[in-house]
Order: sequence, then structure tokens, then C-alpha cells
Amino acid sequence: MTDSPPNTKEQIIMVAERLFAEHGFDGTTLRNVVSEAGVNLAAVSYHFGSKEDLYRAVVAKYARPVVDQELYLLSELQKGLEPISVEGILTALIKPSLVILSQHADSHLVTAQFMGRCRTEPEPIQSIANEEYDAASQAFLDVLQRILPDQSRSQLSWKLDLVIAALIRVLTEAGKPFALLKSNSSSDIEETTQQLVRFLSPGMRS
Amino acid sequence: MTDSPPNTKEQIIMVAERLFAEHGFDGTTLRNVVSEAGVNLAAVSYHFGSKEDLYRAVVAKYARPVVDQELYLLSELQKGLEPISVEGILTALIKPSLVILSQHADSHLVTAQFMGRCRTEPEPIQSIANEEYDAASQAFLDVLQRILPDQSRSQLSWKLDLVIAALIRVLTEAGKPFALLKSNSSSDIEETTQQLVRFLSPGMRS
DNA sequence: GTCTATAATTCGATAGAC
DNA sequence: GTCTATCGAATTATAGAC
Repeated sequence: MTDSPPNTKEQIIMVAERLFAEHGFDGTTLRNVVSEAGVNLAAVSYHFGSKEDLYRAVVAKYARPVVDQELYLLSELQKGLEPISVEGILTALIKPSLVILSQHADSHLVTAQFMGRCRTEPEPIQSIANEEYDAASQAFLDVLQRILPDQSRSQLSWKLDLVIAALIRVLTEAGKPFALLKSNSSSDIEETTQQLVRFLSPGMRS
Repeated sequence: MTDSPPNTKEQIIMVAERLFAEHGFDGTTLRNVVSEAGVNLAAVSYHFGSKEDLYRAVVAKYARPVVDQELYLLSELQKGLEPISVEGILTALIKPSLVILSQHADSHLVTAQFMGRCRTEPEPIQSIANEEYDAASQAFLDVLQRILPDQSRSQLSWKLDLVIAALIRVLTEAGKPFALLKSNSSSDIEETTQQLVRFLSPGMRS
């Protein structure tokens, strides 16, 4: 875990994450990115290719690990002996997005806001992040269908969609006055996860 | 209810609503608007002033009536003799957004998508719509606090926020394959409202 | 009110020197 | 890898004729 000084490529990704989070894809200019990053404009083309490729790199760095963790927790849940609960599934879905924040302590709010923002972008930009998340959504929908066989798949699908919408909102609003998620301490993340799960689980059972 | 032929100003607003809904504020150019509307570029400046002023006009036309209806339903609820229920409050909050769709029968999906999109825009554009909605949110929060005195105001605040996030998602996703809201028939709107209320009410009570 | 023409910027991307 | 310089295209907004 050596803290190597950020090279040009990393510096660009870090600044781009913040500007994409605050102003969206269209509202962020490469000139703003390189200006705040203290690097040359041509460095973006050299290291990434295009603005969209830079965006993909930011998604890959900050969103992809969250999906991997979600799928891991879901598989662990299925390996267990106890029956799977709605609360367990929602926890596996929600927790990784919140836990990841404690790993980037200094920029945790920015990461949260980017993860929310990238899922509210207009098309075709939103699809860049959605392609990462869709596999996980399908897996969670399958498990939900197994433990809630009385509900139709389309019903479970829009319910899961609303759960994700709530999570996205929590991420986007992170840090604002009345936000649910205010700190990145482990205890606070644990508690925020539980509050979200408790709010959403009853409706899931219908 | 005469169907007067759309003049230039109305034509611009109608096309702008759709493009803002699909591509967001930054992703929509005035040239795209006037091109699809079949009017001259300078007409935007003449009738509205600036791109942001055009956006305000679209919000005023499609979002403001929804807020007015929400506040009206909430006041009617408080005039009634029966005790106010969580379901009643959430219905007053959710129904107007859905009902308005049956009034613009031909463009109902576009209106839904715009009402959702305008609340996920990056700042400072999002504030344009939020200023319309904030008064209503405060009023709903006050009533919720009265009938749920055991929960802290900050807790009720983020719960209400998640309810609104779910509503925004339903609007944004209207018309897509697995969307909750698929039609603009009165019966479907009634049923969609009930499903949303039933999904969200239990968590509201904690 | 509607139009043409254009001002004044800004954008993403790249060629080419070092 | 990093830089300067710039191309070509696109943007909002407006001046001014009709």
C-alpha cells in the first residue's frame, strides 16, 4: 500500500471523477479536467484516446469493483446454510456501494456522487455504467424470484429497480445537509446500510 | 378545449421538453430544438431570451401544475375528518405526477421522462425544478412529522427523499420494457399509484 | 414576428517538435 | 511522455433587414 505520487494518468482519472460527478458527462470539458489536474490537454488523448474512453476508465476504476463485491456477497449468501432472507439480499446489494467509500477516505463523497451520477446520465452515456451493473441486477433478480415465488418476475423487477433508485439517491445526495449517509466511518456505513435495508425490505415482500 | 394549431412558441416548448427529457440540458442544443420544431433559431431568443429561460418555461408548463396538485390533495387530506394515514400522504405525493400524464395523452411518456430528468440534472439546472418542488416537500414533511411523532425529523426527511427518488425513477423509466408505468389509462394510473404506495408505506412507518 | 448572417467562444481531437 | 499550436466543427446569442 505504498502511496506513490500520482502520475499523469492517475491524476487525470481522479480529477475527471470529481468533475463528472458534479457536472455530468456533457457538463465536463477536457480543458477543465487538465486544468485542475495540472497536466497538458494532449495527455488525455495520449493516455485514454477520447473523452468517452476517459469516462469508461473512471467507471472501470470506481464502479466495477462495487459490482464484483455485490456478486461476491450474493454468492456467499447462497453458499450459506441458513435460508436466504430479503434483508440478506438487499444488504449484499447495498453494502458494497457504501463500503467502498471507506477505502478512498479522502475522496469518499466524490466517489459516492459519481457512482450515483453515472446511473442518471442521459443515454448513451448511462449505458457505459449500466453494462457493468446489469449482470449483477440479473443475478439479484434471479435470487429474489427464488425466495419470493408468489410474485411475478416483472413485479420483482420494478421493485428491485426502485431499491436501486433509492441507493443511487443516497449516493448522489451523500454529504448534503439532510442526507442519510454523512460519514465514512465503518460504524456509520454499517448503520446506514441497515436503515436502508429496513426501509426497503417490507415493501419487497408486498 | 379548442385544439388551436401550435404557434411558434408552443412548438418550441413541446420539442424542447422531449429533447431535454432524452438528452438532458447540456445534451440539448437550441439548433436541435428549432430544427425539429421547424422554426428559426432566432425565435428562441425572441420568445424566451436564453436557453436557460426556455428550460424554465418547460418546467413551469409541465412541473409546476404537478406541485400545485400535490399541495391541493394534501390540504384536502387535512380538511377531512378521518385520521391521516401514511398511505393517504404518499398517494397525494405520487398521484399528481402520474395523473398529469392522462392529460397530455399523446405525449404522456415524454412528459413523465422530463419530470424525472429535470430532477436528476447536475446543478445549477436541477435547482430550477427543485425550487418548484421544495415547498411541497416541506409541506409533506410537516404532515408526516405530525402523524409519525416517534421518528426524528431528519429520519423522516431522508425517508421522504427516498420516496421521491422512487417516484422520479418510475417517471424516468416510463415506457421501458420492465417499467412499472406502461400506459396512461386512468385505471392503470390508479393501479400504479397503489402499487407504489404499497411498496413504500411500510418502510415509512419504520 | 420571422428571417439571414455572423459575432464571439468553446469544444474535442491531433499533428508534429522535443 | 509531454508540450505548443492549431484545425474543424459546434455552440449561444445577437444585430439588423424585412
